[in-house]
Amino acid sequence: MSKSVLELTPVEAVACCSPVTREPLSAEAADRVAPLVKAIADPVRLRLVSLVASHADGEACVCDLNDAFDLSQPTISHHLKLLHESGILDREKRGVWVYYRVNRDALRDLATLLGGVSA
Amino acid sequence: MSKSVLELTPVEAVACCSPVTREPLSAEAADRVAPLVKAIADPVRLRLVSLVASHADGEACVCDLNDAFDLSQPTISHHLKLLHESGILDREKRGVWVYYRVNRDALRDLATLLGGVSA
DNA sequence: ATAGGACATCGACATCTGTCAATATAGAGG
DNA sequence: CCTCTATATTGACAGATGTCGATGTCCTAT
Repeated sequence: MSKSVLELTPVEAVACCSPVTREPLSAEAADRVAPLVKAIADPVRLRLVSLVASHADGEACVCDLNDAFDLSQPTISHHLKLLHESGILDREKRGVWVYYRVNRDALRDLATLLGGVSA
Repeated sequence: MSKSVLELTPVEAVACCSPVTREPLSAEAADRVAPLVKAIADPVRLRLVSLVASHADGEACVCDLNDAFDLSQPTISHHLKLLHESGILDREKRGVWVYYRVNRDALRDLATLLGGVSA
């Protein structure tokens, strides 16, 4: 059974849309997509995504990420939570550590939405 | 002579970067790029870009855009200003009217930054 | 069982952002 | 010059956001 629109993660919401340049985005679609764009519209979160993506094995634990910033651990945790909830980062707990990896499909869909050549 | 980094528009700032998934984004690069992403990280602005892009002749005057929203004229003007300052929308005044059109290169560069296959 | 480390959550706070009403500016037509 | 219309700017305000210190939770090792 398919989820209702309200249950969609931001990532699922964007996967269905043709590029913004192709046809007018409805108010509803815009409301669903905007949170995903907001999720990466922050310098710390852009760097987090970038760090995770380019880390060995495509994943990084929070301990690695904390060290890369001059910010408190709760602040990094907060940004990671946002990225995870929006569907951009996947989470996996192994032992005491938590590993994040990027959801490449999410980024690709987002790129398609913005500058995309195909629907 | 080339502009200093501080004079770059957000669009110029993003044009030089490889995809976020390729290598860690520096703090400085993230600070330069984030404003551009923020510029479209709003449902109203996403719809504005979409409306302008898919309008006849690829341009739309403010009067057309105001009518498409249930928002005050100053609010739309504010969002258009943000999009223009970030380099996503180009402005042209003709007579009493002001026409906006999307900077396709800006969107393409942004898409490349996020999900990009090439640098 | 107890201690310690890794990460998340909470509560507070300052700043940023989206919105509006009021007002300003600028061009066109009388 | 005066008025009307289109758009921008200003000032104010509520709500969202980024940050921190303090605390909670969960796992591991001793």
